Amino acid sequence: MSVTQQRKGRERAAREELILEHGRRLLLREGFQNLNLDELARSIEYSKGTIYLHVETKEDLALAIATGALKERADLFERASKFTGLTRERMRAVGFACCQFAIVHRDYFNIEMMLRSQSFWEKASEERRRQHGLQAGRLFHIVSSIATEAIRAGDLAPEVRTQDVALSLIAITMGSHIASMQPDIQMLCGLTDPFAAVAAVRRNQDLICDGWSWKPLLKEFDYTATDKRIKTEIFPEATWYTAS
Amino acid sequence: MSVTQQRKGRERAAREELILEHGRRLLLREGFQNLNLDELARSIEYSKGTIYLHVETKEDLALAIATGALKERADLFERASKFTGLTRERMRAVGFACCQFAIVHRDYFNIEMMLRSQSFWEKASEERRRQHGLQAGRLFHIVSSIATEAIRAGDLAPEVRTQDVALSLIAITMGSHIASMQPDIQMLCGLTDPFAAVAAVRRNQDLICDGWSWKPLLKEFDYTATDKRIKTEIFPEATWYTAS
DNA sequence: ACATTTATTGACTCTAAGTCATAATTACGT
DNA sequence: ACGTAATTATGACTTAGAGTCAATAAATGT
Repeated sequence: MSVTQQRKGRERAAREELILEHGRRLLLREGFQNLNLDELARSIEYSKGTIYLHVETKEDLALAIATGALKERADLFERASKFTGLTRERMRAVGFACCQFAIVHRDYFNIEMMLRSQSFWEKASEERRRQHGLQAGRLFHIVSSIATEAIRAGDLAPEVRTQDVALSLIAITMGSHIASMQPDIQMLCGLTDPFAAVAAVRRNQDLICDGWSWKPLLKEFDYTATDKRIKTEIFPEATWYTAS
Repeated sequence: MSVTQQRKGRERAAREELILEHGRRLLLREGFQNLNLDELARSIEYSKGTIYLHVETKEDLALAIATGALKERADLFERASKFTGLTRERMRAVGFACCQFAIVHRDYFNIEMMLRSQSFWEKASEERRRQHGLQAGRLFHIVSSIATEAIRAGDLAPEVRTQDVALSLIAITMGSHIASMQPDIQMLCGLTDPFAAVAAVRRNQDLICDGWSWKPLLKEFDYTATDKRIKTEIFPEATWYTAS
């Protein structure tokens, strides 16, 4: 490949980054439905045609942005999974990371929700779908490999299937976030602020772990010190974090 | 009110029913994005203008359809909650009802997902939002009142807050359904058919109940007989049900 | 300097939601 | 039965915005 081609490749990548960056801002502000590609074109100071040199459809663009967010989350999970301690403490650190992500990037959940409609995926490109699957797989792997170690350490029963553990934890986290975002349910449960919602998510994660008899159970161990360590060791930069 | 006005009211209601019925069919087949009101108008043999005499926006129409589905579900929950037995058996019957609904109305979950985007609700009418909240409240109430009875019966610890129990169960059910519908996760977890997915949902519900120490725990009691009774007593018409 | 290839553009097409002036129908008093 | 007023139904029209592509501009190579 010539020097010229290399430079062009860099320029292309830089512009794709520009599109995704501005796209993310607009997508978060307006939601998928109200995201306007004419406005995005104006924002990046290129024409709409140029955007379509980088994405096949509006859905394709949105999926690329969502995958970026997912990658950021998976990176945070990876950091959290390196926490030193009992297996359940490490799992707790990952759960913590998930909630941190939800607090810092509050609006990203609207983006996640957009991915749940079938027609969305049909209109995104094969390659972008693959990229998303890759990041989702990373996330799944982090959770299930902690479960594997838990079995090895004797903290989880050996007959437990790690993919079932991962599924249950992913489900409770996703479900809790979605449920505690619905105004109806917020009212019925008395979830007055985002921190109450996050507390509910973490409580539900504990329920699932206790359900699997993941040792030590919540009532057998004081996780207060763990939580403090997680905060200082995994999220030292977290001046934005206020509630327990 | 005159006799004429009464008749007109009936006619209006009948046509609204017609619109919702055909709308549901199209919405299930095409998804929200691809639901075309010109096509719907053709299908009901009225003009598009007439549709707009009944709904404010396309979102409003879709919400009305979704609320209809939610009501059907709440009705099924109500029936299940009348199951006679221990409190956890009754809760199990409700969980069962939820999974039955998911199997029979497999596509309804796509409709549910459509409700998770913020911009959707903004475009639906106040009244339709209220109606949906009403049905959601019914559902929540059924679950939390079984929890209340469980506390009274000593099956749940008295310090447990029933709304937290309801939230956790709603979250795990919703989350499990969503997670087990995502192709990536299906592959990672080896969920090959819809029955495997439903089995995962029910297993996760058990985990949450065990997490709350809802007596009798899964390992302390044989729920096989309960499941058989639920099938025959609550779903006698269920010839469509094949897996355990 | 010129030819050729590559990149960029924005006016245009097309689809579909939502509107509203007009037409058709119905209600009702005489 | 008739005429008039009120109600109801219509579909051509407006508008918004995604996606296209022929024309234009810029870059590259000789």
